[in-house]
Amino acid sequence: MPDPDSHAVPVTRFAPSPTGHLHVGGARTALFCWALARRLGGRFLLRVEDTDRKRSSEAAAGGILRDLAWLGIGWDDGPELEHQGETLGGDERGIGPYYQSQRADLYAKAFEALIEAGMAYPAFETEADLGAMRNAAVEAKQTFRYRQPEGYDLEASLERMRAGEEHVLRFRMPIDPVVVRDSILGDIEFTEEHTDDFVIRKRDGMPTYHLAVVVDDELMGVTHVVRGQEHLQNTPRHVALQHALGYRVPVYAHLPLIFNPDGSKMSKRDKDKAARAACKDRKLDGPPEGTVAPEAFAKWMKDKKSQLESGDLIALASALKLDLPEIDVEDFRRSGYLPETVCNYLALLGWNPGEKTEDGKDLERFDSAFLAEKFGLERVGKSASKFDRDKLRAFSQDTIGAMGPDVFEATWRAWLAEFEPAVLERVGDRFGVLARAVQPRAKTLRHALEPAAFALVDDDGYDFDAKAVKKALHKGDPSGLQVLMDLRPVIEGVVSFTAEGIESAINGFCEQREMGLGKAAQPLRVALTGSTVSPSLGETLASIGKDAALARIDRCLAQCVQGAEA
RNA sequence: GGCCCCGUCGUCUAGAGGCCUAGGACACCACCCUUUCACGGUGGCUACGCGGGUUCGAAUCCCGCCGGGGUCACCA
Repeated sequence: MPDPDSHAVPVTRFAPSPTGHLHVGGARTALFCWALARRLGGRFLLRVEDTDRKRSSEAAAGGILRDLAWLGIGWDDGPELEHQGETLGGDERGIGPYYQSQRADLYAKAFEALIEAGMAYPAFETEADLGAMRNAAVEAKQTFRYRQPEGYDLEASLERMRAGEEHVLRFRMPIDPVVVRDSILGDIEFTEEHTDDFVIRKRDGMPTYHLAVVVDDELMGVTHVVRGQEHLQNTPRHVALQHALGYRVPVYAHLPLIFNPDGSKMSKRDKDKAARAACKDRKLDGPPEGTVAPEAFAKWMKDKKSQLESGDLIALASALKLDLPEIDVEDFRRSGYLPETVCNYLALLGWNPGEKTEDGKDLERFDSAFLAEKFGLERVGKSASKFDRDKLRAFSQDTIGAMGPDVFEATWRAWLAEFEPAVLERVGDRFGVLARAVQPRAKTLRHALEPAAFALVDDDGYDFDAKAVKKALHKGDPSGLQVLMDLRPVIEGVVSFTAEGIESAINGFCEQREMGLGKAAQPLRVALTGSTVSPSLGETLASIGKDAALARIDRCLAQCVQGAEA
């Protein structure tokens, strides 16, 4: 029996079903639950709702746990996970196990109690029967609601059940209206004519979600249920069950939904959709080499609802040089967002601290510690929000820019080691310089690859942009080409080939000739990168090293002289 | 379709009857800074869905309409 005093401690919970990856909506719910527990000085628990044995997997559960840990959302009670030398979860309060599939005996007691009280009864209709009943209702332009048939013989039915006949157990939904008190939405009344006698135990003996949630929340001492608004319709059922079982009713809070920029529901299928559109755009008849099997590809292209394996999809996107929309937490990680950025942005979707910064602006940038201190249900909004990647990227660029250079270097290195290891190998011991050059220009850890691109190609592996050549090398007097020629020995002569050393050598060169730095910088940029855009000259040169710099200048000189003469 | 929820700039939002000729952020545009890019700075653009009430006064309260969304499983 539950400890009657257990509600003295606030307890929130996140209860994912392990049928896939953790997506942003779930992450935001978890973040709010976590923050509420912290703010209230209570506990945050994690429970795995794996009563659907066909769709649940241990791997998915593990992935969700790791994603939460990566975000910095640690749980007090729940499955154990080692994360950065710390153990998350555990069963300090003795309320586990935390997998619903392992809690059958607990649900069995609830079933018995309900049957005993006449609040539950077995039903023997097959799926086909129910389908027919549903169709009949549709034809009669009515909403199908299961109710105990007239003339139902409870004793006989219980007898059949005990004899082992296949059945489901249904809850006899009371006819009184149920009022759901929601901390965000207010009181909402659900009347009897829109509820039904829902299934609480499936044919396979597993409890349904409704029964399991109610039993577990009670037994685990959950005081605050914070979840997405898609669950709102379920709540009257849960409240009715709580009444029937003599349980306490927790505080409910239903969070507004998160949508795509176009207003559609954010779904894992969006990634397939984007990839499919790209394939169509490029008029591909078959999959790019080494990505997906041709048959699988053809099938996937045809069936708009089908999804590719996560790994295949990533391979395909990378072959097409396509950025998939990020939906799952791991997508954001792969795209090079920092967990603190993701949490900060997510927290602002539906909540805000209502505080101003020193210069009178709305306070938007904060860390999870701040959230844990300030979060409350009172300031959660009611309306759905659209996920704005531009704003997320702006947040990301700012957090990256604000990191100490050494921290950024280490963070970027770790990310590259996991997702783009070839880059580290190529850059070698010049990585530190490159990191410094790229940091202020990086929107995400992956995006940092763009401003770094010049250092990641072979010395003859890039083209000289025609416009840039014309503008920076062929114009002026002396021409850029001439300046470049004169600059070559200066660069060759730099002893300490660091950003500072190079910079001062070039500055000296310009001063001596009494010309603007731009006259030297732009020709050099074109020679070294093929374009007029790069980090500061010192950083650019130091990032590739002296040998490469000279080789690139020589190639440029050789290749671009012809144009000048013509 | 029934039921339920929601409705302030393009987007995220501040706003709890007068402080609102509606503030901030992102995006966008212009200018400044500058060896390019990025950063930074300055300025600009753009919103209370519509119609009725209540009130001296409404973005804020009430009603209707319209619009958007959720949900109607032996999935969670």
